[in-house]
Amino acid sequence: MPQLTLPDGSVRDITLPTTGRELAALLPAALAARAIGIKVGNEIRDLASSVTEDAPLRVILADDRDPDALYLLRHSAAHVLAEAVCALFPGTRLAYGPPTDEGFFYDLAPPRAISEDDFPAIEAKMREIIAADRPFTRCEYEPAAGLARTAGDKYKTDNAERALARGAPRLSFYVTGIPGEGWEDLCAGPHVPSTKWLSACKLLAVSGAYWHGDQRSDRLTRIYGTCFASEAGLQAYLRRIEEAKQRDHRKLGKELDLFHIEEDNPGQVFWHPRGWTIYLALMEYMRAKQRQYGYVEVHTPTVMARALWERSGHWDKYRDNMFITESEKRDFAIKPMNCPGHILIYKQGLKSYRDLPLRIAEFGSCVRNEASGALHGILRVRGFVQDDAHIFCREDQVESEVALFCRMLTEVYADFGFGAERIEVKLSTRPAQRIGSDESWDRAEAALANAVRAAGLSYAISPGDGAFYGPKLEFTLVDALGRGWQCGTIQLDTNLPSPERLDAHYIGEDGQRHPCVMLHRAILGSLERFIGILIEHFAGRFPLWLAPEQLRILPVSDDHLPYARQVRARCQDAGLRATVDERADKLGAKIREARLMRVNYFAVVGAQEAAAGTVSLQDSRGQRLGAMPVEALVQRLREEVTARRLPAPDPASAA
RNA sequence: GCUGCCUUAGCUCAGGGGUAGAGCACUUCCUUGGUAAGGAAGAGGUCUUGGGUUCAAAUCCCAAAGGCAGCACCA
Repeated sequence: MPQLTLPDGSVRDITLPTTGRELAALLPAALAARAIGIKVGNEIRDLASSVTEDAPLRVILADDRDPDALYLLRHSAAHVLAEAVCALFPGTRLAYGPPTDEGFFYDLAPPRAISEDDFPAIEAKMREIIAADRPFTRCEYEPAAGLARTAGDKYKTDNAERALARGAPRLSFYVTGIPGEGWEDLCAGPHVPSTKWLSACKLLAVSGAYWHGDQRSDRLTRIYGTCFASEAGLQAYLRRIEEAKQRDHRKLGKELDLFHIEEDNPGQVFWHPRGWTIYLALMEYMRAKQRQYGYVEVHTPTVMARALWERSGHWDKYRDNMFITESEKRDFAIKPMNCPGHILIYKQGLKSYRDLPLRIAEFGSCVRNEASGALHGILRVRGFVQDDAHIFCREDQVESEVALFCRMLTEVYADFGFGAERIEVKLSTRPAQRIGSDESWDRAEAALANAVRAAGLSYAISPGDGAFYGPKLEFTLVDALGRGWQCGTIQLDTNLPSPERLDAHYIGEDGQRHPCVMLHRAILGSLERFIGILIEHFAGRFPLWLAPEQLRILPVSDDHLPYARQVRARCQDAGLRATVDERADKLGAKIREARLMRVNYFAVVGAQEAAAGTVSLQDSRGQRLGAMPVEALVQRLREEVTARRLPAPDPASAA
């Protein structure tokens, strides 16, 4: 006998058959009025559908916190969008309109180009449809009859054929309004009961997309929008988008004078003094961490001969992404990865099992010929530096090495404020095309899974996503706005060290040669990208230990310049990055400038301070910290640097 | 790379077939000040680039480059 779980957690036995509406009627009236669908097992269905199977049941209420509710709302909103576009642009053909994580889109082929200027008209039409409170009605047809309804429309016919190929017994259409009269679209559903639920709805963007994602296929117009159960939910979402815009690392990078990218040299970063200060602090931090975890650091050539890339397999598989050059009729390539170089270092001298594991690290400067459309600020560039390392070990050392790596990684992430709750781990397992025995894949996958668990992290499995030569772990950070950024990775590789490839081996206890297992790993990923993420995560307000300008001393007038310089000298001697604002501006202007530049602390010095040997301290948010002797200031800041203290969470952050 | 949109002063942007505009920043001068912008004057532009239409193009058309969004890519 199936059971219905009520919103308060209580459970009721249900007699079959029943319908969604009957289930909703079992809820308190106030909740029943918000019912928009049901969940049968893992399947979301229309409120009007009937239930005949024994499965856990739940009524879906219009609620911004319920992903199933948002799914229903957004899927339905996509339909209303499509109807509005069809009404305003007769002749529009529809391809595909699914919900997404944050909203929905509809791919369609309008008779003329649609731009954001058309949004007000489309939204007005949508509001009209929504205000009309028209029911979504499901109509099912036998395959032949259903296909007849899509005849002449190649997109819908294709969708219908695909649905049948996936085993759908019948084709379903949804009518908004009265069947036979209302607007109709081929759709598997499910939908909300009526258009009235879709009032918190907004169009966001328009762009191009290809049919089936194929560049050679038809080009379609994709209109993006989102929908929430409540106006409050929609407004909160729009505020979050606005906040993300304010934190955009490209905007802050310019405003805070951290870096720039030359128009004539796309995809490579010119780091300015302030940005480079962050870069160096980050690199020195990682260098110390690596030393602590038993890594040795190396440096390999930027340009290497074609023969080496042929042996590593890159010339074959990765050439399109490599910058290639020549000298005296020989081909060379700028390195896109560091692994071959590290193997060459490993192979200098015969290695014993006693030498393993050997952890070789490099701040590896890589250049990849990324497609122009992929470039994005400093998050996706052509030239970047990886905190790369390769661990050479025996197979029986894999698990402990991965565990050690996970420990190091969680320690590093925590230092930037990403605790376990802000780390998502994905384990990519064996693909269909692979080398190696099933037993060795079993061992490798289990080793990675055990190591992640040992680090106190949970993980999701991504079946079949591993490389052909080994499984991998990918670590995604969730930032202050709840967005995910993939940074760390560790990948098991038995291919590159094999005798057929670069032949990295060791002499075992048995006196025989054995191929190494190699672990490719990175924690930050690329320094460029990681700094971009930090800029957005901290909204430009870096922790003191990373900040380009930790303290700015603001003399009240020129008379106090000598004292200000004296304070600066003391702070610099103590290793702090301190400056003096020497401009002939009034104090208010100096404070404004210091705050706009997110200088962590600024110290006002005037006659009182000079006489007392103190400063009046304030932080970048304008918090007054009072007068304190210069030595107390130095101590306070040094302590904060040493502890790598994080800034207080930004009140504007959503997540 | 593909599609669409965008490109005007160092920055943020307005304008628009017929002497190129604002705010901020910059330079100089005045002001020496106490917690988010003191005042005045000045300088600053091949309106991304190349073609075309026109008596006349920064403006309209075509192309290229770069940027933005999305797609594809990210072993």
